[in-house]
Amino acid sequence: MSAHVFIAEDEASIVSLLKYNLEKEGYKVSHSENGEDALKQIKSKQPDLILMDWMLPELSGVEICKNLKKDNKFNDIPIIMLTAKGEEEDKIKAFDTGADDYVTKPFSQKELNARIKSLLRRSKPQSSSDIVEFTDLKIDRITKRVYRKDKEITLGPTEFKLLDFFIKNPKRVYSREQLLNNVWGEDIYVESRTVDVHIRRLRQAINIQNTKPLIRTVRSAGYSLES
Amino acid sequence: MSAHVFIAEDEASIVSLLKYNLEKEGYKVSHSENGEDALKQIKSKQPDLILMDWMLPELSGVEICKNLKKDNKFNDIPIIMLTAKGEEEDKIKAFDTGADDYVTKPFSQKELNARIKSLLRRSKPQSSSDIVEFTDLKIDRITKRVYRKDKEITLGPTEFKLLDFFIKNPKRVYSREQLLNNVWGEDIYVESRTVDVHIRRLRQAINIQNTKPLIRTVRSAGYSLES
DNA sequence: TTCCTCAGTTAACAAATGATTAAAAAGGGG
DNA sequence: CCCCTTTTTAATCATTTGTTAACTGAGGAA
Repeated sequence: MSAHVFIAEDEASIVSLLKYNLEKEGYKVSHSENGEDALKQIKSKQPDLILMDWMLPELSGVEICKNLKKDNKFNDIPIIMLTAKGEEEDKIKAFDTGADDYVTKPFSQKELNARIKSLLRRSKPQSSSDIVEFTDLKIDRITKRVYRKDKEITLGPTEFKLLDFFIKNPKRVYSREQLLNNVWGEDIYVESRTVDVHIRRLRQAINIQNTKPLIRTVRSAGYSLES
Repeated sequence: MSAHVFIAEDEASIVSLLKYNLEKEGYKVSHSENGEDALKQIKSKQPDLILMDWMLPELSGVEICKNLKKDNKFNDIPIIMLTAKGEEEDKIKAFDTGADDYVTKPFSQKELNARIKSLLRRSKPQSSSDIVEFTDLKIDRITKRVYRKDKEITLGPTEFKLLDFFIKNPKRVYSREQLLNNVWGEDIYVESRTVDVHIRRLRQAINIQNTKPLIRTVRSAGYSLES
C-alpha cells in the first residue's frame, strides 16, 4: 500500500518533474494547478502528504495550509512548502502557518525524497518496522520470534498476536473488548474470559522470576504492557 | 508545561549558544557532551526532542539515532541532526537513520526554532489530549494512572471515575445527586451516603500530609475539587 | 457562651464483582 | 486419528463496593 502524495503547484514543468520522480519512488501522485481546486481535492482525496507551492493562483499556499491545519480531519496531513524564495523570513512564516517542512527551489530531488520519507514515517506509525523493541522485549514479525533480554521465548500464535498488539501502544490500557476486536478480529465471537486465559499464558511465557511483571491488570478496565 | 529539549553536542560554544536560545524560548534544556552518556540520559529523562551532533565522542550521533528508533519507547522522540558538512549524501544518510530533520552548521537560530516548533507540534497531540492536569494532579485516561506531584497514586475504579469527573470542572460544587448520576450512572440506585464514603477514600488517596485538602465539603450542597 | 441538632466523617463488615487459575472440552491441521 | 492450540467452564482468590451505625463537629437558637 503506497502513500498518496498531492502536489499543489502551477508551473507545469515542476509538476511533471515531481510527478515523474515521485511515481518512480512508488507513490501515488495527484495534483492541481490552482489553489481553490487544490483545497477541494485535498479534502476529498485525503492524501498522505502535500507538496505545496508558496504562491498559487486563486488561493495561496499559505491560505490552504492555514485552512487545513484548522480542521481536525486534515491537520495531520504533513505539508511541505515549495518556494522560489530562499529568504529566512519566509521559512519562519511557512512553519508558522503550520507547514511541516520547507524546500527552496531549485531543490534536489534526493533531498526532497528524504524529507518526504521522514514525514511519512512520522505520520504513519502503523507501517512501522518488522522488528520492534520495547525495553528488553524484542519481537520479529518476519521470523515470528520473540526475545526477552536476548533470550528467545516461544509463544503460541494467539499469544504472539496479543503481544504484537500490545507492543504497538505500550502502557496503554486495552479492554477485553478492544483486545478481542484487534487481536481476534471484529466479527469473531468468543467469551471475554478467553482473553484472561491468553493473558495468563503470555505472562507465563514472558515473565522472569523476581522481576516486575510486564503485563498490568487494571481492574474493571483491562490490561496494558508496562516497562 | 514546557517541552524538554536534549542537546547531544561536544563543542561547548555551540552548546551554550543553543542552551541560551532555547531557554529564552521557554524550553527546558539538558545536554551531554559524549555519545554514550547522551544515550543513557535520553533513556532516563525521555526528552520531547533531541538536537544531536552528527559526530560525537564515544558513540556517534548516527548510532544513537538508530538505537533510539528501534525502541518503541523512544522512537517517537523527534531528532534533529546538527552537522558541519553540507553535503547532499549526508542529508540522505541522516534521514535514513531515522532523524526527523537536519540542520547544517552554521545554522540560523530562528530557523532552528521554527523546525523545533514544527516537530514538537507534530509529536505532541497524540499523547496530550487524554492527559488532564489540574494544579499538581495529573490523570492519564489512556494508561489509567493518577499522579500527585509526579508521584503515582493508586485509586479504585470508582475513585478514579470520581476524580476524573471532578477534574473536568474544578472548583464547581456537585451535589451527591449529581455525582451519583454522573459517576455511577443515571439508572443505578445507591444510597447517597455512599458518595461520602467514596469521597473519603478519594481524599485519603490523594491527600498529602500537612497540605490543604483538595476536596472541599460544602455543607448541605455537596463537594468540589479545589486548588 | 452553651447546648442541640443536623450534616458530614469514619470504621467495620458483608456482599458482590472481577481476576486468576486449572482442568476439561472442542477444534483443526498434519 | 493424534497432537497441539484454543475456548469454555467453574472453582477459588482478591479487591472493591455499598451499607450500617457510631462518632464528630459546625452553626444556629436561646
